[in-house]
Amino acid sequence: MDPSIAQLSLDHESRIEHDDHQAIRLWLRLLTCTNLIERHLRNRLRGEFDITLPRFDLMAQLAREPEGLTMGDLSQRMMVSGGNVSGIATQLEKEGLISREPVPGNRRAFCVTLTAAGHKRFAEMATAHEGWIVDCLGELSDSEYEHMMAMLKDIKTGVSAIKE
Amino acid sequence: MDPSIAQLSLDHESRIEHDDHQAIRLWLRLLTCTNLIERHLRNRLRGEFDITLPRFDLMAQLAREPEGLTMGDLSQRMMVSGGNVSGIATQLEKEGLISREPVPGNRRAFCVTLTAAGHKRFAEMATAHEGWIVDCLGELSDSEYEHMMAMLKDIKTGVSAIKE
DNA sequence: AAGAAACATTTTATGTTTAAAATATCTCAT
DNA sequence: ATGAGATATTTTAAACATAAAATGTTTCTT
Repeated sequence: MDPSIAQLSLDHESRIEHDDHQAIRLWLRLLTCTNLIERHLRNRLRGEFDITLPRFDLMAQLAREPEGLTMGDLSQRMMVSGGNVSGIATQLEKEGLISREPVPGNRRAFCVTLTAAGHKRFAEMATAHEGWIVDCLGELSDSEYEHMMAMLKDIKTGVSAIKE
Repeated sequence: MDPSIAQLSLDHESRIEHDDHQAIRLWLRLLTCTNLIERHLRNRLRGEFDITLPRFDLMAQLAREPEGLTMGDLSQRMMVSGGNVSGIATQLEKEGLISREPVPGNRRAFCVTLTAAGHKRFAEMATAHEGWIVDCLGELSDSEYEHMMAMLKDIKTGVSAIKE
């Protein structure tokens, strides 16, 4: 008889326990990696461009949308609260990097766009930023990259389904 | 002649560009996944136990060390600033979940431990917390888990080397 | 011993983040 | 038209995070 079958069925109870610890170890490592990279990018942005990561992220969203975005759009795309976007936008507006203008047909909404100065500054930062990410993650082989992307996609889909 | 060779060498310049975008896509997906899971855990901790993630993390560190830890130890293990630990510990002490007692041989340091109430509360939370993580990450196969752990370890090592 | 340097922690100042309340505007059924 | 409810944004209050300064303690060197 195949011993692996017996082993599998006998392991049934303890296996759950084992998998639990696996998932937790993976989560902790995932968290450590992400935090490490995020901190690295944050420090470099502050050191070389005197800007915070949230402000950079807001500008990155605008750079992709020349027509501009409303505050609500920004909140949704950045996955942060509206009040948060409001504060960050106030800072960037004060520095002359973005502008908030009323939307013709809708007096509730503001259309936020990069100013000329904002575009120029963002272009410089984006180049450096891409380089830093490649420094952190560029060593993976193509197949590792593909595999990682696929697994993360599954995880993302699964977690989104839980929250409902 | 093998066309793939010609293609490979011709691609040399554009390949760097291509890899850059690969690394960035991977980074964005990694970040999205981690944020999604972290937010999920944060919401559940608040909803079911009325506690924040940082406070839970501090208690988790203490739960592993019955002898207790100094504020400096906590700061190092949680990878956050000392001032931050100080604030969180003040909250938890006010709630009676931890205690800060002087260290016999060293009047600079405090020994932080879970109180009896802290132990009890943490045990309840930890069980639920583990279940939530398994819900998020438990669907991966053993080989996917192994592969992911290995890749993340490489990334972690690489990023640490950059920062120096 | 005395002073310098290192250490452990707290305090202060500033900024980020969220949830919830407040304000203002828009839409739509009646 | 008008009032109810939805929408877009800002403000407020509380928690969290960092860096830097301040405080008190220990250790080392001489």
